[in-house]
Amino acid sequence: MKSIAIGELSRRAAVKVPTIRFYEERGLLPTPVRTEGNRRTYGEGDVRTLRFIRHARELGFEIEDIRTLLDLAGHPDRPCGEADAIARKHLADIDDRIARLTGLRREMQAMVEQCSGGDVGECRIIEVLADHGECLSDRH
Amino acid sequence: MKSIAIGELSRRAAVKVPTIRFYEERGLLPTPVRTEGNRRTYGEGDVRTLRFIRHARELGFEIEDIRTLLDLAGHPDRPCGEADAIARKHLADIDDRIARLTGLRREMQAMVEQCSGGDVGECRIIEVLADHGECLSDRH
DNA sequence: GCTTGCTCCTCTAGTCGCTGGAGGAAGTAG
DNA sequence: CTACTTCCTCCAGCGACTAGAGGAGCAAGC
Repeated sequence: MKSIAIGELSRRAAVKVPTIRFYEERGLLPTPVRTEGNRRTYGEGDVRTLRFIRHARELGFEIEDIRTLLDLAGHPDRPCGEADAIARKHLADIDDRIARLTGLRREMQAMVEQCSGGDVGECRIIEVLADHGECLSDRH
Repeated sequence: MKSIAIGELSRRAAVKVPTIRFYEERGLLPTPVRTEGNRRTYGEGDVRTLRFIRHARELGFEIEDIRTLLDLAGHPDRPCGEADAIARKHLADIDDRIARLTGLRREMQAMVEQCSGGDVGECRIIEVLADHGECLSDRH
C-alpha cells in the first residue's frame, strides 16, 4: 500500500496544504504516520475523509458539526438521527440567512434606485444610511 | 453644550462600548476629546455618526466602504457617484450570496428529505457528503 | 471624609476558518 | 554535487468584533 505525501493529498482532495495541517490540528484528520524525515504520510482513507470534510465545508457546515458527522460516518451501525438533526438545523440556518439577505436586498435595491446621480447632498443612499427611519423594515 | 460619556453614547446609538472604541481605533469615529480623568467625551454629532455606522453595518457594508461613505456624507457638494457605486456593488454581492445560498438550500433540502431515519449505514446525508458526485450541482 | 458601586481606562487574547510567509531541512533529478 | 522542489514548524494576519483582567475615576449616601 503506497503512501501519499501531503502535496498529493492536497491535489487529490482539492484542499490546500496548510488547510490540511489545520484540519489535523483541529482533530478532523487523524494524526498521520511520519517518515524518517518527519514528513506526513497518508492513505486512500485520508483522501476520502478529506473530501468529505471539504464537501461538508462547501455546504456550509461548521468544523464542530463536521467532527460529529465524521464520527457518525465511521459508525454505520448507529442511528442517523444526529446527522439528520445537524442537517435540519443547517437547513434552517440557511433559510434564515436567505430571508435576511432578501430583506437587505430589497432595502439596497430601493436605495440604489432612488439615487438621482446628483451631489451627495441630495443622495438618497447617504440619507437612508443616516436615518434608520427611512428603512422599509426595522428588523435589521 | 453638554458632553456625552461613552456609556450614554453606547445606549443612544445601540452600539456596545468596546465596539465604539474599536471604531475609533479603525478611524471611523474621530478621536474624542478627553476629560481631565482621561475619559472620552462625545457630542450629538458623534451620536449621528455612530448611528450611521451601525446602520451601514446592519445593511452589511464593510468597514472600508463605511469609511468612504462617511467621508462622502461629510461633503454634500461632491457628486454621489462613488456612493452609488459602493451601493451597487454591495447589491451585487448580496445577489451573489443569495444565489449561492439558494443552491445550497436545494442540496440540503434534498439530503434531509432522503434521510429515512434508519442507521448511519443507509443514511443519505452521510452518503451525499462522502461523495460529491451525488450532488445536484458541482458549482459549490 | 469615607465607603460603596458604577463607569471608565488600557491591554491582551479569543472567536472562525483559514491563508501566507519566514527560515530551514529533506528528498529528487540530472 | 548542485539545483530544485517539497516539506517541516512557528508565527502573524484577515474581519469585525467580544470578553476579561486589573486598575483608576467619579457620584452619592453616610
